[in-house]
Formats: sequence, structure tokens, C-alpha cells
Amino acid sequence: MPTQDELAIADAVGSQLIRLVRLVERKQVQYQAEHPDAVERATYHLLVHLVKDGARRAGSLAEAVHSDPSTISRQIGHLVRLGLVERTADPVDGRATLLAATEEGRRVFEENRRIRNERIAEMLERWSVDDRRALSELLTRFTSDFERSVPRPAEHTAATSDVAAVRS
Amino acid sequence: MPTQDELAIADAVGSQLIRLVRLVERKQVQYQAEHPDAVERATYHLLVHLVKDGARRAGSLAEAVHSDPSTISRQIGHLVRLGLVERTADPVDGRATLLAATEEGRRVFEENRRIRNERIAEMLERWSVDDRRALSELLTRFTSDFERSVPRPAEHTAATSDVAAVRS
DNA sequence: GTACATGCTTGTATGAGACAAGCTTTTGCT
DNA sequence: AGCAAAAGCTTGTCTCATACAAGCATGTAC
Repeated sequence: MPTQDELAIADAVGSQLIRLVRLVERKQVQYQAEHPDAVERATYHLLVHLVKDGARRAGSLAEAVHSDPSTISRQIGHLVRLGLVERTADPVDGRATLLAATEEGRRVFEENRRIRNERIAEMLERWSVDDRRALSELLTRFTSDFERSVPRPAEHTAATSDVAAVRS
Repeated sequence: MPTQDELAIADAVGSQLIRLVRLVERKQVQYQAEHPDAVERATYHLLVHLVKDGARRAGSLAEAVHSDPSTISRQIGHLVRLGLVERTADPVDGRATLLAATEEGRRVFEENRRIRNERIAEMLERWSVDDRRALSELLTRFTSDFERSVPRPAEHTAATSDVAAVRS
């Protein structure tokens, strides 16, 4: 039973959250518009997974991003054509393919991350050190709480209204 | 010229930001999956605009959400069919249509927002009052800074790398 | 009053993603 | 060992959202 006060804070946080998500999405759309040959956002995300977590099988990726294997297959196809990812036979299972980021794939990822960090550092330029640290900590904590509240897809517990939480 | 320390904070903030955006998106996908007759996310966003800012013309909406007029037309068509939005002739310009949320449209919006706020309040349940307030304030401030850094679409200033800021 | 601009809607094309079918390899049962 | 069933991925087909183009109606300017 949240109090009126708690709901007011929740409303503020929720509004900012939505605003933030929209801004990020808009930036990504702009990026696509200005880089017509850039890979699709979802496709790029696969590269990120491979760089961060190392080589994985296609099915594992599909699960990680909650996407259909056929979709993954085509997306990886793009990345392979661009030389950012390599397919190698899985030594322990001939049916499977091991996917790994290439050196170039890692380079592209690091470059994007570098640019992103610089932009964010610019945004925080005028913030006090304490505020910066506080933002980072509170954001991390909130994200973790949020993550806990998103039902794992497998569980599939009665979530009829659970899920309406972030809309608008 | 950000320092090493500043970049480290920026990296943490950026990572959490991406994580957060993905969580929100995932929640929205789940919502769609569980409510097959729910309107498309982008379509719902139009309703939000109409509730928050009052009646507007279709073209104005199109600009607000950076979308094609034809897309808006069809999306509004859905909302009208659902009884959430009304089209009325613009009294001052016979070519234009004024779009307004219906009572039901407002009700749906308020309900979603209420549910969202409750979920977020739950997430913050165990937070201290100070931390809650700090999160809300810092998030608001950061979002505003972020917004300033997203070039207005009209400006279209050399943004070749500006825009790579949020990827991965 | 006629030509052009403006605002929206409808037709058409593109592209991402899901489901289904197919091919290959592995596993399990006898 | 051998054959059936399952697993892992790829390719074919469909759907759906969105962008671009064309069309229709109204408004505006000379």
C-alpha cells in the first residue's frame, strides 16, 4: 500500500524513465538515419553479447535476447558478411555453430563504447563529483530492482497487470 | 577532455542506462504478448500526447513523434476504432482534423499510469526517503542534460559521431 | 477565378521478425 | 549396431509497422 507521497515520487521517476527511454530510442533512430549501412540495432546487440560474454551458440543467443532462432540466424548472417563475427563449427556438437566476435567486431564495439562514454562524460561535465557518483549508484540500484521485478519469461506467472507498469 | 575517472563513471552510467532501456523494452514486449489486442506502443504514445497536451492536429502529432503523416493517420484510425480518440473537423481550417482523447481514452491512460506508479513504488519500497528523492532528482537532471545533447532534428548539425553515443 | 500550396488519407513497397518446413547431426532405446 | 526421435540451425512464407508516393479536398494568393 504505497502512500500518496510514495506514489508522487514513483510518478516522477516513471515519467523521467519514459522520457529517457524515448530520448535514447530517438538517438538510435537518428543514428540509423545518418548511417544507412549501419547494422540494425537488434543485430548490433548480438555483437555486444558476443564481445562481452565470449563465443556462444546461436540458440543461446536467441534465448538471451528473447528472439526466434531464425531471426538470429539472419542477423548473424549480416554480421558475418560484415566481418564482425565468425561462425565456427562447435567441436563438441556438429549440429551447432559457435559464434564469436572477430578482432574487427571487438574494435567496432570498443569504438562505439568509447564515443558513448565521451558523450555521457560531457553531459556530466558540470556535475559535482558527489552527484555523479550518486547518479551512478542509484541508477545501478534502481536498474537491479527493476530487473528483479521483470518476471523471467519462463516463469510466466500471472502477469496480466504486472506488465502494464511501464507504458505511456 | 574527460579524465579517466570521469570516463569510468560515464561508463557505469551508460551501461546501466542501456540495461534499463532494454528492461523497459522487454517489459513492453511482454505486455504486447500478453495483451494481443492492445494497441501498438507507438500508437499508444499518440494517445498519451493527446491526453497530456490536449487536442492537436494530425500534422502536429506527426512532428512531435518524428513520424510520417500517413503512419499517424493509420495509428489514429486504430485509436478511433477503439473509441479512445475522436476526430473532429478543425473549425478554423477545413482541411485539418482535430484529434482529441475521449473520456475513455483518458480513463485508459490514467489506469495505465496508476499501475505503473504502483509498480515503481513497489520497487522503491525498501529505499530510504532520501535515496528515493535523490534518484528522482538526479534522474530528472540527467534526462534534461541528455535532452539538451540530442540535436533537434531540424538542426541537423554535423552529427556523424554525436549520435553514436548510445549504442551497445 | 484560376493556379498553387497545405492537410490528410489511401495505395504500394520495404524490411524486420515469427512460424513452419527442411536438412544435418546427435541421442536413446532395443 | 541400427533405427527412431530430438536438437540445432537455415531457408521459405507470412504478417505487420512504417516510409514514400499519389490522390482528394480545402485554403490562399495573385
